[in-house]
Amino acid sequence: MSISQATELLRTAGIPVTQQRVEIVRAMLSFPTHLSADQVFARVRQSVPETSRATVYNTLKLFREKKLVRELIVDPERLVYDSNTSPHYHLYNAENGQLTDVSADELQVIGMPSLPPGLQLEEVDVIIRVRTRSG
Amino acid sequence: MSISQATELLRTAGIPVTQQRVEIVRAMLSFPTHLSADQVFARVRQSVPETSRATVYNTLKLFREKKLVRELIVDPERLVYDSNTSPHYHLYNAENGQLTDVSADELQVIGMPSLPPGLQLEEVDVIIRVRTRSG
DNA sequence: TTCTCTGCAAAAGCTTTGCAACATC
DNA sequence: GATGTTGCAAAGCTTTTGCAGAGAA
Repeated sequence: MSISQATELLRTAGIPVTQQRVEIVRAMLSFPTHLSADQVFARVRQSVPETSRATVYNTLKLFREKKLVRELIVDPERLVYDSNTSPHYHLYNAENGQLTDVSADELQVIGMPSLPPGLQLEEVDVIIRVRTRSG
Repeated sequence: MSISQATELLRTAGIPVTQQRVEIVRAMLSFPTHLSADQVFARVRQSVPETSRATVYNTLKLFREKKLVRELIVDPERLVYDSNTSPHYHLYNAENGQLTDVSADELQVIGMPSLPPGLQLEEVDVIIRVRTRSG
């Protein structure tokens, strides 16, 4: 993604543009990806070496609030950021950390319980955990 | 759960019996519960104050391997241990940490993708994330 | 000037590890 | 005595926070 495209995307989202944010957008949103905060940090460092880890972490939280990315909780070790914010599910291989999207057309959750009064649905996560076949 | 019941349970699972393990079984498996490692630690401390945090953490990992408990990854802050190891799903309120079981009879996942060759299904997690109604 | 953003370093929180002491068989 | 278990403290990791300086409006 070009710098001007990333800049435009930030403006549309109502986020003040800075060089770091542009680079974080480019790292996260150029292609569909699943990246940890530290992976984003490493990528951004390649273009802007004087970027701090704290800025990357804070910016990803900001992007999440603005719905530019989604946080995935699939691994106890680290949070993963997903560039795809539309409803979909995941297939996860803990052995190699590989995360694959499963579209919401393909897979459906039926029989959703009615929520107790006062509660509001936020989202439904489905994680299909797999491992390399042993036997 | 009585000490002798917990002891029997450990024997059946093929786990050498120790006082700490008996107390961890009693804390985790007397009733259906969802507890963090530290919550288990706090409970065990009440009966056996000279128990160390490391022992609780290690023992819970051991119990997971032996399928006495299940690890739930619902919150990036901490791991939660579930006393219910049979297939079921969860409703989670991040605001207060409350976790509720949803039975597999009630809720079903349909359209499971066929796994790439060499991969084996381990489990399917469904987490219904809710929050207190704002509007 | 005023407000926001950034970098650095330190802190925080959960979990694991190293090691010596202790139990158990 | 060999093996496995425990406690303690320290280390490890990811993530957050405090604060001063830099930048933008």
